[in-house]
Amino acid sequence: MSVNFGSKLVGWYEQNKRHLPWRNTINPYKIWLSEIILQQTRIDQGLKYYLAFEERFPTVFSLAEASPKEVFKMWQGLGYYNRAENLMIAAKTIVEKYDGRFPEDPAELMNIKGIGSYTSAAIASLAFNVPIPVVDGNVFRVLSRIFGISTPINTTYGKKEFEILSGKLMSNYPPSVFNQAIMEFGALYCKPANPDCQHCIFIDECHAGKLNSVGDFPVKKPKAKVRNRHFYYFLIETKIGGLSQFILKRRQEKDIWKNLYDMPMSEYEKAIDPVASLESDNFKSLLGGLEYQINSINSSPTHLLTHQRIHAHFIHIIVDNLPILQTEKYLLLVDQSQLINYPVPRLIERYLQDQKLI
DNA sequence: AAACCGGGGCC
DNA sequence: GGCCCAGGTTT
Repeated sequence: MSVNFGSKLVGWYEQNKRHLPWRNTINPYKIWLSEIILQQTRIDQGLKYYLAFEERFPTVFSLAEASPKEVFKMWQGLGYYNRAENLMIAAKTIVEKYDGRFPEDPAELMNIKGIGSYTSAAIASLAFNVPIPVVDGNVFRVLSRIFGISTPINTTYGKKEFEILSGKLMSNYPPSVFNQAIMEFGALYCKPANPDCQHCIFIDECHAGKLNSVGDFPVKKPKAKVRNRHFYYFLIETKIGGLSQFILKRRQEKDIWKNLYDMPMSEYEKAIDPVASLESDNFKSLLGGLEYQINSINSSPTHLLTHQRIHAHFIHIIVDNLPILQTEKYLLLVDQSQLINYPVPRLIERYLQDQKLI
């Protein structure tokens, strides 16, 4: 089978390939441009964008000098807009660092913004005939079905396995032709849903086709879609006369709710007894050895975000003496009457409302 | 609502 | 060098 695969595939491709503008060239600029535009984009949608860019910016030099405003305008509707930003950065890199010539080495190409493992292999093989397999979603699908490979494709070892297999299959064929052929076959014939297996050139060999199990390939490891996080918040209250003040914290890290305010807390991977969170370094460094009383402990309903489930607990602590706030930790002491003025996540807002604090 | 799918970025 | 995430659009 391995012996036959390439010749059947390439033969099919020569007969059935679509004639697309970036197929009539070995100009690395145009190949790169088409690959960036077509990432996460269907050909019928991306084609008109490609043609517009090719006409307006026929060389990498012209693109390197383009105004961002114009590029973004031309990109409008394509989505994934940082591709457009990376496109401009990369064009400048090619001009300034590589004198306007794309490197042929895939590893070198990877240093360029927006070019990862797939795109580097595509440029190297399609423009320079470097014998390196491209592995995109089409390749995973075609090879997993035909060879009955159940290794999950969204794992490092899975990617490697498909890369090695495709590399073996492509030897003896021009890298540019073989790589385009396998992707084109996946796009036109071995489609994600309802492929026409009865009329497939590989019907006699295809593992999944024979078992009528194309829907089972490629295999993906179900990745934990939503992450569970357990937050133990310390609501520190101090009373001076009749006036209550609370410690808030501006969220600084690259995380959810960036630049909103919440309270000091400790996070755990698993649920714990809320009282045990008072043993955390975060809590100890906050209150030092100060005396405190626990006023209340509450748990909020699970708070749902797109990729996270927040299980929040609130420990309301009252201290007589003010702790010394470490300003570098973005802590601040806020009068109760001012709490309402701080932007907080909905989770925090609900809690403060439940506690009649705002 | 979930699938798609390459790159980025964090460890 | 490995793992997970976010990005918009389509199904």
